[in-house]
Parts: sequence; C-alpha cells; structure tokens
Amino acid sequence: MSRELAKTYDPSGIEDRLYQKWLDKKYFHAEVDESKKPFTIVIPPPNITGQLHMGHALDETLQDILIRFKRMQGYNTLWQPGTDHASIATEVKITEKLREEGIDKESLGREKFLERAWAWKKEYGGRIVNQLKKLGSSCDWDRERFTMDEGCNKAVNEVFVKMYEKGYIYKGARMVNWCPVCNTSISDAEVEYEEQAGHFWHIKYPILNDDDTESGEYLVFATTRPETMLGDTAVAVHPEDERYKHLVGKNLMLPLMNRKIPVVADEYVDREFGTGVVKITPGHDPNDFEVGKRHDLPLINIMNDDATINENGGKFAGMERYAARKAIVAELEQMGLLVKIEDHVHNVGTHDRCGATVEPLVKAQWFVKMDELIKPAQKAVREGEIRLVPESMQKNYFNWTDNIRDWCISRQLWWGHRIPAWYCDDCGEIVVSRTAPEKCPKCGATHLTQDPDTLDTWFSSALWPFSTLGWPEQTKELKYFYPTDVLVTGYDIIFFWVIRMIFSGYEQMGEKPFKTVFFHGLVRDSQGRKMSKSLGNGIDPLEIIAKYGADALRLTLVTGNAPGNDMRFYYEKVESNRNFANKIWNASRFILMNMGDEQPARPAESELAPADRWIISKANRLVKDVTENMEKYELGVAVQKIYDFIWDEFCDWYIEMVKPRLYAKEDAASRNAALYTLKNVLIDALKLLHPYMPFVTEEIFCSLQEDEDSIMVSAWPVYDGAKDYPAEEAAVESIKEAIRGIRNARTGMDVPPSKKAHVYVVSALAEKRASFAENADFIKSLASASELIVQEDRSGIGEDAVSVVIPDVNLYIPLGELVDIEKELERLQKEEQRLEKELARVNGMLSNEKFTSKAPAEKIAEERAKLDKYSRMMEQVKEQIANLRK
RNA sequence: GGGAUCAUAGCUCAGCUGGGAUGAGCGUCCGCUUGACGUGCGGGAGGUCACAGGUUCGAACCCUGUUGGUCCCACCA
Repeated sequence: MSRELAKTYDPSGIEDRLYQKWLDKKYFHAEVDESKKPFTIVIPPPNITGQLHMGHALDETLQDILIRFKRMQGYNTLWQPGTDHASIATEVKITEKLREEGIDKESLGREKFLERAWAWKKEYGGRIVNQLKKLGSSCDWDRERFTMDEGCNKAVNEVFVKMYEKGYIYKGARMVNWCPVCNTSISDAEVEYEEQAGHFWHIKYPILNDDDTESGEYLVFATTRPETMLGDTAVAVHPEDERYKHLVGKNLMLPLMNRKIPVVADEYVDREFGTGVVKITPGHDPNDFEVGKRHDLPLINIMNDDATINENGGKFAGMERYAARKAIVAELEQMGLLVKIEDHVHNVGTHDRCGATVEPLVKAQWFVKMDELIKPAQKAVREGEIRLVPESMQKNYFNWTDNIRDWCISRQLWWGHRIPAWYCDDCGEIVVSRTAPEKCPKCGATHLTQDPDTLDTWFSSALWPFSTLGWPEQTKELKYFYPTDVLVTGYDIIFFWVIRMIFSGYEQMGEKPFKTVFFHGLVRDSQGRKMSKSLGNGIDPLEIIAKYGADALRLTLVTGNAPGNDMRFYYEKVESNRNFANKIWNASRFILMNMGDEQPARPAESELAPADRWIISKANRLVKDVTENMEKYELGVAVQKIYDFIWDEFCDWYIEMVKPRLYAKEDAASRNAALYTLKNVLIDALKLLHPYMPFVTEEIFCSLQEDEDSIMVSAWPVYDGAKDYPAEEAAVESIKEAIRGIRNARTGMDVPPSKKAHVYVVSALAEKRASFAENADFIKSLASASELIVQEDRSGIGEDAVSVVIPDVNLYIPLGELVDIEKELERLQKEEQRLEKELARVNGMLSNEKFTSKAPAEKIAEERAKLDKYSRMMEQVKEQIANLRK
C-alpha cells in the first residue's frame, strides 16, 4: 500500500487526471430522483467572449464549494452550467475584428454578420468552459446551455409574447440612453456616470415684445451643453419666482435658429440654482422631456444616431457634436449673447461597454413596464421569502426597486434575440407572435417585416433559472429542481440580473427563482485597485493554477473574507495556501509510511489513548462548527477552522504526541489505535476540506482509503455526541499548556532547545545540576498540574536525565534542561496579574444582580466555570511562585 | 444631493446576536540539518480596536456626532 510519495505536493498532472476521473464517473451529473432532496445552483453564465478572470474564479469557487458540500451531505445536486451570448459585448468584438480585416459591418449585412457571430461562438464559447474546468468546477456539463440555444429562444419568445399580451411590454417613443459609438440604445443600468471637467456657458436669449420685436431685455441662463440649444423649444422659470413672473407667457427669440420660443413656468426649476432660468430641450434631456410633455412643447431632435447634428440644426447640420458646440459658442459670442464661461465639474453619462458619452435621445423603443412586475420582487425580499446574504445588500436592492423605471429592452444590434414583432407593410399593424405570421390580422396583407432590433442581453438572462430547466416545457427537471436553492453572484450585477430574475421568476413561474442570493465582492489587486485590462493589473487565474494549483487558488479566494466584501489578491497568500496543501500531503505521507502495507483495524474503545480521544473529540466538534458555518454561508470562517485544526491540532500536536507509540513497536494495540485514529481523523478533516480543495483531498483520500472511489461522493461527516470526550480534551489541553510552559522556561538557556516535544532529554550537564535541582519543584508542580508523572529518563541517553511521561499518551517531555529562575518568576508574576484581573472581572459579573438575573443561564454557567478555572490556576501560580522563591 | 459601507498588529484582513484582543496570513526578530514536511519546527516583538460623547454592571461590537477612505444611486440646466 505504501507508495513512494514525493516530499512536496505537485498539483500539476494530478488535477487534470482527477478531473477527468470525475467526469468519466459522471459524478457531476444529476438526474431527477424523487427519493432524494434536490439542491440546485444555476451558474451565472459567463460571456462567450470572456476569458476566465479572477471574478469568475471567485464566483465559481464559491458555487463549487456549496455544491460539493451539499452533494456530500446526500442531496441530489445540480449545478446547471451554460454561457451567455452577451449581445453587445460580443457584437462589439466581432465588429472590431471585422474592421481589422477591413470589413464594414453594414456592408457585410446582417445575415453574413450572424454567420460570423456563430462561428465566433463556436470558437470561443468552449474556451471559457474549459477554463472553468481547470478550477475544478463540478458542473453538470451534460446539461450545458446557451442563452441563444433553441430552448432559450423559445423561452424568450414566449415571455415576450405573454408580456406583450398582458400589456407589460410596449413600444413607445421615450427618452433613451443612446450610445453613438455602438449605435444602439442602452438601459439605465448600462450607463456609468463619470466626473468630467467641463464648462458652464452663460448665455442670454432676447425677450420679444408682443409684436415680436426685441424688447431689449434678456433672460440669462447657464448650460453645460450649448449645442442642444438648437433644439430648444422653451425657457422655463419657477412659477413663484418674483424675478421672472412677469415674463411667463412671453416669447423669446432663439438665436441662431431664429425660432420663437415661449417662457414657461414649471416647478421643476430650482430658483436657487444659477440664474433660476432653464432652457428646455425636450429632445435631448430627460428632465426637459418631462417639462415638454407638461407644457405641450414641440420636440425637436437635432441629432443623428452618430451624434452629428442633423438637418434640424440649421447651418450646423453635419457637424460632430463637440465641433458644433465650439462653433455655436463662437457665434453666440460674436452676437454678444455669451455672458461668461465658468469652469464646472459635472457627471457625464458614459456607456459601460465602450466609454462613449451617452446621448439622451427620444426614440421609438420597446419597454417593459415595471411598476406592477416589481411588486412581488419587493415583497419577496421584504418578507424574507428570498434571503440576501449578506443582509446589508437589501438596502441596495430596495434602493433600486423603489426607484425602478421602465426597462428599455430593444437594442439596435444584430447579435441577440430578434424581437418577435412584425409590422404590416401595408397598414403598419404591429403583430407580436411566437412564430412569423403569415398575414396581417388587420388587413390581410402578406408582406410583413420583422422588427430589426434585438433584445437586451439581460432579457434572456432574466429567464435563466427556469429556461435552463426546460421552460416553457413543463419538464420533470423544472418541477424537481425549481426553484433553485442559491444564486451566487457579485453585488455589481444586482440590478442587471438578480432583480430581473426575481421578477421574471414570479411572473412566469409564479414562484421565486432561488431561495437565497449569496453575494460576493470584487477581487482587487494588492493595491486595492480593480483589476482591469487598461491598467494591466489583471492576474490570470490559469497562470496561478499552473504555478500553485487550483486548490491553492480556491483557498486564497475564500479565506479571510466575509460575504459581500471586496478582497485583495496577494501572491503571498496563494503561496501560503500552496504550503498548506503540501502540509496535508506530508501529514498523509507520514501516515502512509507508518501504515506500511496494512490498514489499521478499528480499535476497541478501551484501546484508545487519551490523546486519541482528544483529537477525535476535537474533530467531532470541528465537524459541527464547520457544518454550521457553511450552512450560514460563512465559508471563510469554516475553512479557517479546518485549516487550524489540520495544521495546529492534528499536525503540530497529535502527530507529535503519537510518534513514540508508532515507534514503540512492542505495543501493537496502542500503535494500531494511534494509526487508526490518525487515518480516520485525517479522512474526516479531508472531507470537510474537500469542497475547498477538491484535488489534494481526493488524491490523498484515494491513497488512504481503499474501499471508496472518491471523496467527492463520500458521506459528509456528522457530529456524534458519543465522540465528545471533555475529560480527555481538558487533560490534553493542560498537557499542552504544560509543554508550552516548559518550552518557554527553556528559552535563553545555553542548551539547545529541542525541536520536538517527544525528544528524549539529555540531562542537564553536570555543572548545571544544582540549577536543575533548584528547579525541580517547578517542574514537578507543572507536571502535577497536568497530571504528569515525573520520572527518571527512560531514553537511556543520559544518565542524569529526567523526563516527564504522560500516562497513556506515552508522551515524553524533556525536562532535563534548566529553568531560568528570574525569567520564570517574571512570567509567573505576569500570569498572576492577569488572573487577578480576570478574577475581579468574573467576580464582578457574578455578584452583579442585573447580570445574574438578565443574562442567559448558559452564559452564567460559563462564567462560573471560568471562575473555578481561574481560581484553581491562581492557586497553582501562587504555589509555583512560592516554590520558586525558596 | 441621498444612501451604503469601512476605519482592529508593519501590510492585508477575520472577529456570530455587546461579556477575556482567542486572532489569521504575510512581514519582522531569535533559535533549530530533527527519521512527514525548511512549502518545515519552536519561540518573541508588535494593537489606547479612527476620534469625541452617550446607553449599559460591562462596548471593537449598540446610539449620536466628528474626521478620513471606498462604493452605489440621483443628475440642478
């Protein structure tokens, strides 16, 4: 059985081999099985254009941890994978590529373009999936989906038609955010505001008399966008503004355009801001649009889709927007209408994809009416039907749902779900239908043209939790796996995606899409900056995996981080986690070496040494704690406990304690009990660790365990009250305490300290004997405190040696070295002070009526126990001090 | 402008519903070629838990305010 194992753990090779094994054995695959409870996660589908980045790595790791945990707990787990067509992101990339080839998208034509897009999908769609596999993701790849596959298309059309029929989807001319570079409308969520230095141009318009002659008076106002004046159709003042009350109803002459526009009164104007006068451009400003509607003002669009001035801009037609701005300002100045220019910092809306300044334009677009749809989504979170982790995300969530506006879903793009609406060429009737209509239902004409627009990419993602399970078909999967259990995603797409899935779930399925949303933060670089291409500070997860292994990366991404918080990425952290993998590797190597060709037999209860019971008891409580933490999504806390247990308790203490028994071959039963405990405690710890570090745990598990195929389908350990050994725990803890004390006492001596606790001690050198004798009492008192036995050294190494034997544990502790009296005294006095303080505190609490009457019984018992413990410790310390002083 | 969130060891962060700062990783210092592991072992230094008040028997944790950082939303022309 014992193999030649390398001294250091090298994940390369091992990881791919194990992943292939899991695939071959179909461990990731889930089938409907009514006898088992399902546990489902749908993956946030990565973009087909995407390359795996740290954000994915974190997202996938968290999901894989939850899925592996639940799988081991016996749930029928489905991790539903897939990819997103990412309409605009992909289209931008393909268009770029075409441009590089010297091909213009428009001249290529829609059909050819889509051919290219599908080819692209074929080429790159698989890339990200393969990268996800490198992380160890246990997705059910047999069920992989794509947001534009046949089923998802069907779902999209179904939803569109249903919502259109219900009146939730409508087409209307509304102010939208227009990206002049991508040439499409975008939703509010896609607009990013950016602070930019700009100017305030103070301009004045001449006031006209009733007979249209200039009165010589002017209205002065400020604007950040002078070019929009070409589309002004009014100037507004506050109705109660005494300064301008008399002008309401009068007309102004719009310079450059020579158009007569009225002065209107509207509450929207802030009297305090600027001059209290606002120019109104209903065609190019969302607020002005509303004002325009209230006052029935004409709406003039002065811009083309590419943000050049159109024919409504008079002589400025054809100019680019900023060139026009310059020309207009110059001309106004010439006319003496420019009062002044001020510097001004303001927020400018930009497109989150391309960074271009967004232009508010009035366009005929498709919208989803949100006011009714959002209600169940609000209610679900408010009433706890859907839980957000961490809870603080609720505020973010409600901030959006409470201020929701209709969702612009049409995009002037080609790559995406074509809007299932047709227009009759003859009568203009709109036909919305699941399939292409043969003829116009109104006039019977057979010439119908489909709407050229496609849908916002998030429209299909919103349906993801049920479309991937087969909806609109009533599949058995849908009935069994829906609603899903948890959605894991970054807080940055709560508005884009999470909210939209929730209201879509309620609307289409009549049921929430998931029970819990588990949010994580962003992975930043070591300086706290967002990883980005432009900064070039991105760290490639695949490189990390190649160098340190997926396990180390995964552990790095989940430790020391609370849900929803951003984290910084440090190579040092990966390194230390790689070291942890190596540590476990070596611990198991040690066990394998000692097991040799035999598997230890289950020892009788009586054969277990106190040390065995101690570690069993510790492991048992670890199981309880870790399971509880994981159920509360405290993954970082959970894995920290496993880490500490394995490294500190198991490796640094238990293995060391057990060594004498393993080497003393004469006591076979004791040796067997030690080996058995070593092996089985490690296996339990490996199981707890497996969700976090799937590869190294599997590799070791398979070496240690002969009768099971894989740790990933083994049973999750369960807390067992019978494995609690409080007495042994307390005993060993005090032994540890004693050993530490002894080690401390030895520092500063000119005798080399021993590395290991079990080292047999060479006695004090002859000339130091006196010193040793002086300290014998101390050693004895420490020993007796820990129920140790002081006896002659049995190692046979030194004649004058004395060692301590811990009964049953068979642990030899070197005591032969000398104790520095001064130092020890100092230490004890410090200890005494600490205890005094503690005793005072506990006494104070316990004698306080308010505490004893109000505090929970558990707490009081705990404090009483502390009081006892401290009192006893105090006695000992006092005794030791007295002894030392002798 | 509204809101959220953070401020704990040199650095990065944990710290559950108020009850010993029990902290972790990295760094740093001292000592260890020891038969699982130097990707290791043992030990040490280092914190007035941002500041000021308040509630409480008791506050890193609750409340108020101040300062500083980050983020989200809004977009007053």
